[in-house]
Amino acid sequence: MTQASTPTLVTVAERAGVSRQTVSNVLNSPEIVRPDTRERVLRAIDELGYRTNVVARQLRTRRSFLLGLRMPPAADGISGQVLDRFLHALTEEAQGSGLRIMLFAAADDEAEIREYENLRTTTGIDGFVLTATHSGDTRTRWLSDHDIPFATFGRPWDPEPAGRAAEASAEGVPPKPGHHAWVDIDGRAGTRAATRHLLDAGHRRIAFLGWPEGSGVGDDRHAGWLAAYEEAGLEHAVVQRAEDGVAEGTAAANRALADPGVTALVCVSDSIALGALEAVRELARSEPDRAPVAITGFDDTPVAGAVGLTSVAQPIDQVAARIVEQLRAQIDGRPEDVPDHQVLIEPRLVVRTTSRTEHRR
Amino acid sequence: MTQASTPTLVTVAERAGVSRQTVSNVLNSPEIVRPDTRERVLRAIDELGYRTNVVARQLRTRRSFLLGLRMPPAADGISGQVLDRFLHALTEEAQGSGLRIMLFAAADDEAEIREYENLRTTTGIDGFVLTATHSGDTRTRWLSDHDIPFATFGRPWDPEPAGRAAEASAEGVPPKPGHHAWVDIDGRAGTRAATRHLLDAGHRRIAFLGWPEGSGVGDDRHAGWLAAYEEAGLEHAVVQRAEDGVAEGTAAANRALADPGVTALVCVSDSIALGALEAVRELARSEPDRAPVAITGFDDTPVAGAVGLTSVAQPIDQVAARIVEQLRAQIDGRPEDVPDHQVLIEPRLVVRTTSRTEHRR
DNA sequence: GTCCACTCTTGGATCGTTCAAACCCGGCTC
DNA sequence: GAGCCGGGTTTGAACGATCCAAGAGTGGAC
Repeated sequence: MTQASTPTLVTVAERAGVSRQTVSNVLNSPEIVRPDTRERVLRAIDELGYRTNVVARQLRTRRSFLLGLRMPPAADGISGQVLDRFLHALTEEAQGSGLRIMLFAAADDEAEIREYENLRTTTGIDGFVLTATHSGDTRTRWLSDHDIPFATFGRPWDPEPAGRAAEASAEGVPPKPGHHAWVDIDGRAGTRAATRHLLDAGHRRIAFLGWPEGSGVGDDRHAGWLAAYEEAGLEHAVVQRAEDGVAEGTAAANRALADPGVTALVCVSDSIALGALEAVRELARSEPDRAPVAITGFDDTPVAGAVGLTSVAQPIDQVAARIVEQLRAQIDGRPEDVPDHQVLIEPRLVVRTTSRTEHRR
Repeated sequence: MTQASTPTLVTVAERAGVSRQTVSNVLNSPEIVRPDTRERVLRAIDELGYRTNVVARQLRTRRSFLLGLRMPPAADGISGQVLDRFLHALTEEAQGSGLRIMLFAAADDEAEIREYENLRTTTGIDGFVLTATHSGDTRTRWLSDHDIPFATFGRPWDPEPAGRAAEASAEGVPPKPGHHAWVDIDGRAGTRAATRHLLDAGHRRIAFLGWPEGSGVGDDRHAGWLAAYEEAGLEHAVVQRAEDGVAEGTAAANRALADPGVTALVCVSDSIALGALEAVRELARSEPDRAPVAITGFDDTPVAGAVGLTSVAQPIDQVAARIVEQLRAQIDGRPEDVPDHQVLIEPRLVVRTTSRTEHRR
């Protein structure tokens, strides 16, 4: 009668002539097992094709090595392409660190918080990855308060949780670090590089096409444009705002280009930039005499590469790697081993044809 | 002393003055418990905030209600946007049926199969969702052979696994249904509707801009264009092929439009269509006399809506719903309850401005 | 009043792993 | 040689649920 069922610790133990615990030790703390015994056990494991049952382990240790991630609403924050790449990178990085990603859905932040609780108590999920942080985000606070490991893609956009520390110490609770673990891309540095690139090419009136004020990400990117102007010691020019979208981008660009002095457009996203590209082409047709208009986008989506759009590339792989690193450390209970809890990653300007319109000085 | 730890069945049982099994029955087969007892137990559950520990349950029952999904390589098969929406819909549908999605990464099909085995024996995953099926796909065969529940988004593109049934019956193995569970979108019907729509508008020479031959999805969409022509009793016109991409689309469109009789372009994807749109605008500029050229795309990505591109919308939600339905049935061991193991869903033509160029008859 | 049938409840065993403490045994000290 | 030490290994219990078979309770029929 062959061993039909999958082998367990006991099966392996019998085969190697030791006890279950010794087998367990070989797997979890091999250094405390005498080398020859270890060898014998390893051979038995190999012969039987034993694989540890993580469910049983989880029941005992209360560690799942599972990370929860809410599928963010498609239209929200990070755009489709970016999310896709992030999910990819995150899955790979997590897997490399012995973690797994579990998805869940939630209608809003409140539902998401309920789901945290739910997943935590029923499935024993170890931690969460949050995306699309925004100002007034209640999720981070809740997770901190419940001592649940988490890290966010996106920095906290609130001014400062000032009342927090005071309140905690007043109650005698050990003062937690007011800031949670997060990784973000330095949008400011991105648009600053893009703007500087255009200034270097001789452009002087560079318009910024942004999202409506109030979104942290958008305001941050706007700030980079401002900063480049300040550093150059110049007066900054036009700002036009619109919701994200190609058509919206065209409209915003047209408004900006109504100012005849504008020779370049720094856009808050590739969608806006694509729309702007359209407007610029139309303009070149209707006003052939006007100086060529340069454009930069943001996100470096595949479509940007296709149409030759200069754009700011987000190193998503790095973001995912750092997030996993931070979560892994929190789960292992050694958060002090990770030097930075807050990481700003500098994006990279990818220069293509749409910004190559050299401009007379 | 307050009850600090999370409540278990025993905690609830004590509170309700019954045994653990009764509590379990209330949860799993409430109909066999006397109403007043049930009421009392439910109250206790509620008061204590008891939540069943799925890990413990899983250890006993060997059911995880977990579905594995490989994060498909970004460039592959279904394009980014579609994948994104699919993941979304799948997560929601699964959650609605008491299932969860767990992601994993794999470099190629072989690695994916290894991961099936791995996830199955260690994590006890119940089934898998496969995307990007292709001809010569070894994954489905492996899963069938190992009796692991799965369903694919995408039909099997192989001619016919003819040798399969014969081989199986020769070995005395009970003949499995040769076909596995799959759900796909009827691309043929989609391009057929698009082409018919253009024929109805008076267009006669409608070019098809497709992918290189050999991809199941691409050939299927090509077939729809052919079918519409045949049904109309007309000679079909030009075909141009290119890899997916905006720039590639522009190039292909230019080649097609070299034929002066062509007045419309049916494109295999929105990317190609966007490129074609570019080519058509350029043409309108350089040859103002030429009749306006109509365009249709495929996938109905957000960008299509933005630029007014007529496109074929894939009802991804339905795909996800059917896949979950099939997997749920397989996991519950009642596959016969699902009427169709193979589902082709008809897409919907979304008419926008790019195909509204009425054409003289 | 006794017995039976039926319904609901109960305690024990089990899934596969890890924790905690006990055990064994050779080497060393006094 | 008794006692102690300590590395290496074993044993018993626990994690929290479900399965199984047997126990208790109720009501009706004779």
